[in-house]
Amino acid sequence: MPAAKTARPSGRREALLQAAAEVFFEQGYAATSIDAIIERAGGSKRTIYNEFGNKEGLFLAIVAANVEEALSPLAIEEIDGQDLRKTLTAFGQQLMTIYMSPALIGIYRVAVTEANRFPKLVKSFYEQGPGRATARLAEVLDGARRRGDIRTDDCLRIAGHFVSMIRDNLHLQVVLGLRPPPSKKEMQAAVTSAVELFLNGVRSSQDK
Amino acid sequence: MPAAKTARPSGRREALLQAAAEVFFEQGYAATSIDAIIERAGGSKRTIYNEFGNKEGLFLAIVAANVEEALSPLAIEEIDGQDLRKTLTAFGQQLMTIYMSPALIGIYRVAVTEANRFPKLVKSFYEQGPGRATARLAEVLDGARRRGDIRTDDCLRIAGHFVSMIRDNLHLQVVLGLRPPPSKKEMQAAVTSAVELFLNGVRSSQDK
DNA sequence: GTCTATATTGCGATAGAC
DNA sequence: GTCTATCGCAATATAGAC
Repeated sequence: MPAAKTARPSGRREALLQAAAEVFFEQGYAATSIDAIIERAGGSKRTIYNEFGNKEGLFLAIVAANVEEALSPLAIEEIDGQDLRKTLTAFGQQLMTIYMSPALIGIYRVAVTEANRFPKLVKSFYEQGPGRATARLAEVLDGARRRGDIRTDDCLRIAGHFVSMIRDNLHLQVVLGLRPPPSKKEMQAAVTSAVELFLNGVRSSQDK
Repeated sequence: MPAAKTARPSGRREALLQAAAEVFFEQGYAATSIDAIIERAGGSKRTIYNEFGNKEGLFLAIVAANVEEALSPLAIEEIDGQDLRKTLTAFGQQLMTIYMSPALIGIYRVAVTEANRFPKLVKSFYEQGPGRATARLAEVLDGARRRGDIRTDDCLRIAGHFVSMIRDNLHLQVVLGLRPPPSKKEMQAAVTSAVELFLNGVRSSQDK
């Protein structure tokens, strides 16, 4: 078996997952019909029921795939507290990129929409995503605090402030379909601004 | 014919709006059935069609009512830039309270869910809510900047940072049904922390 | 193709205001 | 009594899961 499973949706399953994700993310679970998915993917409804059992099975499959796709770039283990500005900038850029990715936007939308129908799914999304990112950043900040680089009495709380600044109104606007995802330049500008505000806000010393 | 529309003996319309809001906010538009609303409100389906025309009319009515209810406390005209910490704290507390209110949480959820189905509704919600709040705060900050209280080259951007910090992971968790709305104490603590971080982050002078 | 769910309507009955 | 809003229920029609 070749190691690279890439570019081309060689199988029917991948094509179905792709089409299903588009429709589910756009319309929500209840409003999505199997027919609509077949219209995009082509083929026969039978295939869906053979592959995924039923509508819910298909939905869970596309959610799992997209959570994985959206969150895998979250390489928060590698974060290192050497230079705090660089660390925060890199981390912020990474977070921002994830927040604006189509997969994350889609996941976010169905998570909000289906919070009551699939509570476990939503919990796991939050914990693997925003929750984990915030907790990890809090660890990094605690290291900086112990080193005397910053002053704070609640690292988890200010980590939440940072993550929230990165999410920004930008994320809300994209989720609401009011604007397209920002360019790299726009994202960099937003991250830089948030990092500077944050650093000045929590830094012990005065040197800019 | 009576001059006024006194014909509201049992407050039927309000009861229907109330029940409809609960179900729509919990299940989303597509998954909500008229029957489910009637189960909560009692009475006859016919009344709904007489009052609101159809399902969409009912939905638009409950959205309008709840946007009004959720956003009316947004008294951003009164914001005054005398003491920036006090101003930000009061504004932040107000924003936080709104963000956590059941009406706003419900509106937020359907806005995300139905962004494609009702784009105008979503646009108007954003502009009247987060957009307006951010823009108004930017004005206040610009006043502070001209007075020399803060230093920044983009008031609108940092206003966005502040509003986002207030929204916080708390809002996300409540929207996702992962936790109940925070207590007044919790909200105050979050607001205070955000205000301090923000003030230190943008203040020109050094005095704490 | 089968079968269930559900939006929408038709219509007669009822209760309270005048 | 009339008028009007609401109710209760049956019927229709269509969509959509399977």
